[in-house]
Amino acid sequence: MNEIRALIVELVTEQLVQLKVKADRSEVEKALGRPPTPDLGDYALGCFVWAKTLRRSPASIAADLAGRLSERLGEYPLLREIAAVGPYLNIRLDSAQVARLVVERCLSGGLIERQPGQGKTVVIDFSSPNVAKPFGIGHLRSTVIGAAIGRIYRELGYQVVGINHLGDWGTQFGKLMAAWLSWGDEETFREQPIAHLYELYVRFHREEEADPGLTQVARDWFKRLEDGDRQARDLWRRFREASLAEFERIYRRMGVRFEHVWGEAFYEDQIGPTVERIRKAGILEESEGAMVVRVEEYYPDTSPCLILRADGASLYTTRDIAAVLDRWERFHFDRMLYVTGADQADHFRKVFGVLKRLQLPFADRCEHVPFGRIHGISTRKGTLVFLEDVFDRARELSLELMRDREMTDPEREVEAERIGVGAVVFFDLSKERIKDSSFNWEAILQITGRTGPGLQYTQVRLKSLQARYLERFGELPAPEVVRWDLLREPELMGLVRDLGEYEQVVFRAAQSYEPAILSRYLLDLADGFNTFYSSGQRIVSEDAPLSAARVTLCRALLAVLLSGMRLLGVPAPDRM
RNA sequence: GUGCGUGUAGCUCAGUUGGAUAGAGCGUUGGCCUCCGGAGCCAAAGGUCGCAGGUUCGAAUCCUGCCACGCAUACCA
Repeated sequence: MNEIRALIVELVTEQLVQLKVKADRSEVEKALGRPPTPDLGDYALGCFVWAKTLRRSPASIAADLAGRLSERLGEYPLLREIAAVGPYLNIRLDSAQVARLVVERCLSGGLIERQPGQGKTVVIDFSSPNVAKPFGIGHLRSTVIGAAIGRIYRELGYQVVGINHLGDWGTQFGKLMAAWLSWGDEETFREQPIAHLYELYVRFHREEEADPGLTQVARDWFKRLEDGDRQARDLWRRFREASLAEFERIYRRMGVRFEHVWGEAFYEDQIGPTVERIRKAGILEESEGAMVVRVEEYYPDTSPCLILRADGASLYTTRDIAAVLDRWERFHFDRMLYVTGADQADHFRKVFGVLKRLQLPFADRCEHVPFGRIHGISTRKGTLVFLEDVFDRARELSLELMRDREMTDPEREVEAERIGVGAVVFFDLSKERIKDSSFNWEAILQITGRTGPGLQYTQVRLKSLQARYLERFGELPAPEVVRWDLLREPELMGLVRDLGEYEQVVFRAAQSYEPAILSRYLLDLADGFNTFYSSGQRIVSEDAPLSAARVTLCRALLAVLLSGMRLLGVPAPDRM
């Protein structure tokens, strides 16, 4: 589809030059859009920008261009009609030609041909749950968004290094140890390690409010941990291992993988050298007993970045700096992405500010990819929603709906799991990252409308149609022999046009780190198809050539849906 | 107070980066199963695009100022 755009831009620019306008391609490219309704054409060009220099009305320019271009229509089989409507130049493509071009490409596996990432590395820091806390719905966002961005970049040829920056260090461990020593129970821990630790964590925060002295106790314990105290280390190891086992189960369920699980503790021995490096650069200052680096030079209104606490202990900011230095040494990344909540924006300004003050050339390659909060859940208050519970309920719901389907029980289980996970994952990826939301069981479990299951259902239907075609005609038609001129319906032509934009959509999603762009595109494709499907016209009928054309288009659509769903991490059930 | 973010239908959200009559889903109301899977489709109702200015042929989109909400604002992560 890109080459079609390029062709139009080329032709129009040529004509504008003949009209004595200093027009360049990018100007035309910018003006070239789509008409509000498909009956006007496939592309539209508003002629406003040239009105001033030509001192003519946009409408007369459009008319002039339409006349000149129409004369040359015969040379370009892809173009069928060019007409002026008011100030707009509307262009209609030859749908059969376009269908051939687009569908054949989809079916030859060339969905994404450009590989801008060749030879480039992008490191993505995502998921990063805190050890000793349950994997909550809050961690869903970082995990799902980060994993999707990773798959998208990999698809574009990038070398992707996903790192799970586990929250396995810091004062929270001091809190946990203090709580464990006061109220911990071996037996409960053995049976339900995470649940027990979580309980302790919540209790500590409750008691801390009444007794602020506990805060210092927790700090002391963390200091002991950092100093290598034996008892502290042993506890830390136990807590960490128990958590990892649980996280692993959830990641497997979501099909999420990491190249590395390097938590904060991993960088522990690099904290000293990192602080030393900052000190040698001459940017470390003492302030109110703590050591800081000022970053206003790069980020006005941002308070100094705290490197060491007054008691000499490190902070997570320090560890993030140590981590990025380490990652640079290892990967020489072209981009380093941090997929974390928007509430950490200030934190990353400070980290990046320190990198800039260190004059590090890769400082500008680091980016925070923020996402909005989910309201109504709080780890500390104990109102957390467990991700596994959400998956389970979504699965049960699907199971219920499939009760009457003729399937074996194991098959039903497998598909219900795919649907449940898909529902939850897609829900999170269907809105812009930055938007806040409040947790709502009804919304996340919704299965009608523009939802994951809705998308999956369309995809199942396409698979089923393909089977239906095979039943009747024996084998799928070769795309080369399909008579594309038989596809006349506007819904199908719209579908063809949209299929041609898949690559561009993936690019846009990558560029803006916004999987939702892809999600919505897939839903639009599904909607377009469903409209035709329900119109009373059949895909598979007695008319062999017509059925062949339609079913081949369906195959192309299915290929795009499957590709997009895979990038998002939404499973594709075969039946539901 | 300052910084960042968000305000579009009752609710949840789109709006192709400034273009033609602002669109979906949920919910509500009314239709569509003698034919490919109804987790679907069609239709109706529902809008001062937070408010007020400004920029220009043209603004939900860009600029300024307000308002509301959220987050952040150094020894948590």
